[in-house]
Amino acid sequence: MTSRKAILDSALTLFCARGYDAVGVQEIVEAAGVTKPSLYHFFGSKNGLLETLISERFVDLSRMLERDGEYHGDLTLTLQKLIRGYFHFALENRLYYRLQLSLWFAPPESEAYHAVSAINQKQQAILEKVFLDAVVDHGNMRGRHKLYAVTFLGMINTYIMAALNGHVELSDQLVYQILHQFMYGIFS
Amino acid sequence: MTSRKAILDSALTLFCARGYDAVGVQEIVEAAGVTKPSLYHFFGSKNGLLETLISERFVDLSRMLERDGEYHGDLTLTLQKLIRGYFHFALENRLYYRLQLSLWFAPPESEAYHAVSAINQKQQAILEKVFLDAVVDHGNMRGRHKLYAVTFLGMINTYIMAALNGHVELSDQLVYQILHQFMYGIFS
DNA sequence: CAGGCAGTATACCGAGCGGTATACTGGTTG
DNA sequence: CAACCAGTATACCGCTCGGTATACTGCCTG
Repeated sequence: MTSRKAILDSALTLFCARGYDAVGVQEIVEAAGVTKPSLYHFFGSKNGLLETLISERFVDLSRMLERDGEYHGDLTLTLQKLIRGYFHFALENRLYYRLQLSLWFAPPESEAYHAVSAINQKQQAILEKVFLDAVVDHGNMRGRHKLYAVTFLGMINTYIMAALNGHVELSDQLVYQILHQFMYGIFS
Repeated sequence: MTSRKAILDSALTLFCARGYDAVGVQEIVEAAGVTKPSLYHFFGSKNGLLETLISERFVDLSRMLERDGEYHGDLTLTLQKLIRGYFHFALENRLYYRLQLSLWFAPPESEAYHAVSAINQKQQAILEKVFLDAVVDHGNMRGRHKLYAVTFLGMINTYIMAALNGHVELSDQLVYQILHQFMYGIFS
């Protein structure tokens, strides 16, 4: 394993367990079996490390969103694919998704916030586009695409966190439950 | 205003904006117009300050939960009261609720987590009891009270965060929407 | 073989951290 | 008035923080 990857892995584990601010650079490099200059060689700063960590892992999620988030006239189908995509990604990247969730509502002036705001905005933008595109077939949704995007992601994240904490399993049945629950919220 | 309250207010504002770990004790006391020994006189430690801050404001929310969370055979009514109670509390304590949300999924070994885990467990326990009590009238809910409690709170928090960010208004209409959306998720 | 460069280690830096020892104040109680 | 105590200020502590200057290694390229 390269030093670079060892640093990223250690950082993910430690940030996930104790939070970005509470973990020191020294601790990260020790866990990775390297020394500080290596970290600064690859990432420039502690914050650069966090940003790299977040954005590098996000590309897979982003790819899924681009692929499953295309609207072709069947909103139910698109949302179903998205829920399934999120579930799959969260299970394949448990630690990373935990970190992302712990930073979901990060304080707006924290360093950590700057690292996640970019990916949050990208998720939000893709989801908004889905609901915006769907307006042509569902006129009653007009003007609420932002709210829909926020609450759709909120609902998914709620269930994913419940799953990561062992309260529920991310099954196919749960996909449909969330889907219908959300759709009911829209059309009621 | 007493020094004690000035410290609590400054800490709330600063923790909310930049996070617990990123804010120094010196900064808090300067913003409050006092000096460090006063802070340590009242709260013992930085962590004690956070715990006091969290638990002292939580009593109002807790009182609401005890009052509105009693189940008397009408689950819809109880949940409706709870949603309304949460909305009201969040609007009356915007900064505090923001802080609580930023710590919602705090890393499990962080100091901040220890400060919020107690109140999270209390909320969870009260909500679980509601769904557990309701089982006698809704047999199909049996065995899922933990999941219901987690997702009910998750849904409420999602909408509250959307409201705090200006995406939606916490109106009566939204209370009913969440209520029906959640109930639909249960009975579908 | 010479030059350069990516990567790494040792040792160090100033700054800020959480926390405290000490002494002073002013009001309350005997 | 004496004793006390909650509250506050000054000045300080050891430690860890994020970050770096310097020098060394070994590989790739000329």
